[in-house]
Amino acid sequence: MKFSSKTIYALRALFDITFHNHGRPTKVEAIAEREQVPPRFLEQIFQDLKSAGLVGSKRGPNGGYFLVRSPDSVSLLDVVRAMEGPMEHACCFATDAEVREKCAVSSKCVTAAVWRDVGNSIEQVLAAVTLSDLSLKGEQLGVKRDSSSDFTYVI
Amino acid sequence: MKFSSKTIYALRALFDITFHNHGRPTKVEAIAEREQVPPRFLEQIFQDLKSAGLVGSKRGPNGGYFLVRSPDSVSLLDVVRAMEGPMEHACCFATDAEVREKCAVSSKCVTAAVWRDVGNSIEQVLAAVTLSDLSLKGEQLGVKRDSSSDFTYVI
DNA sequence: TTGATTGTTGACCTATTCCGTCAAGAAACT
DNA sequence: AGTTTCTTGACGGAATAGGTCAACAATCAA
Repeated sequence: MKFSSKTIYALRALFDITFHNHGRPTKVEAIAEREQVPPRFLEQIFQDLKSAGLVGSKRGPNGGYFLVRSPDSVSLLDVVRAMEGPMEHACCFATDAEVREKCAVSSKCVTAAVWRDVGNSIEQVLAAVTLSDLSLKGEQLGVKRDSSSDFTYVI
Repeated sequence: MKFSSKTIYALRALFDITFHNHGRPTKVEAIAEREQVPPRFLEQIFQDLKSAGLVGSKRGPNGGYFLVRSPDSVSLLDVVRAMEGPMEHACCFATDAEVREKCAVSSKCVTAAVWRDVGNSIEQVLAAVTLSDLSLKGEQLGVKRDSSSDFTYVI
C-alpha cells in the first residue's frame, strides 16, 4: 500500500513544470536538479507521462516537456494511473454471473467486491487533488519560484 | 497502487475463519482448500497475522488459527497494516520546521503533504470495513457455509 | 505413552519488478 | 553546421514477491 518512486517523482516533476514555468516547456535537467530526481530516470518517467497524454515535448533550444492540459484538469489519479497502470483489482470481477458461479474460491466475490469498493474510494480521493491545488499549496508554503528559465534574454 | 497477494490471501483467510467457523480454530489446510491459497504460503501469512495480534493458534487435533478479536473490531486497515507494514509516506515529514528548511527539493513538502493527506484518506476508507461486514456480505451473496469442521462426530 | 495432528521455525528458491544507467540517434532551433 | 534537447532501447544490480520444503515442537486422543 504504497506509491512507487516513479509516481512520487512524476508528481514532483509535474508540480515543477506547473509552479516554476506555468506549464511551458521545461528542461529535464532543470527539473531533475530542482526536484532532486535522477535525470536519466526522469527522462524515462516523462516518456510514460507523454504516452499517457499528460505532457508534450519540444526539442531543441528552449525545448523541454510541457503540460498538455490545464493544471486544474490534471488530477493525482491521472498521474498514478499513468505511472502504475490501472488500479488492479484483487481477483475475479466477472459481470457475468455464470462465470462467478464457477469460481472455486469459497469467499467467491465477497472479498473481491470489497476490494473493488475500496479501490473506487481511493480513486475518488486521488481524483480530488489537482496540479492547481499543488501549485496553490506551493505558494502558501512560500516555495521560492525559479524563474530563470522563464525567458531567455538575448544579449 | 495495488495490494499484494499476501494481503488478498490474508483477507480471504480471515473471512473464511469468520464465516465458516465463527472465529473458532480452523485448520490451515481447510482454509487453503476453500479459499484457493497455496497452503505453505498461507502458513507464512498466518505467522504475520499472529505477530500482529489478529489471530491466535492452537496445536493438535481440532487445532488451527482463530480470531483473537471479535469480527466487528477487525478492520481492513488492520489486515493491510499487518501484511504490508505501516503505510509508507512519500518522503520527508519532519515536524521540525528547521529540518524541512534544509530540504533541497524545490517542491519541498508540498507534494509530501499531499501524499500524507491522501494516505490518511485511504486509511479511513480501509478502517471503515470490518470482518463482520464481509461475513454479512457473504450471507447476502449466498456463499455456502462449510460446517464440516464445526463439530467432530465421534463414531 | 504412543502416535496422529497441527502449528513453528527458518532456510531456500525463482521470477519479476524497481530503480536506475548508458549510448547512439533524431529533431529542432540559431 | 552545430548545439540543444528529446527519443529509443538496451542493460544491470538489488530488492521484493511469491512460493516451497524439511525438521521440529506442542497438543490431544486412545
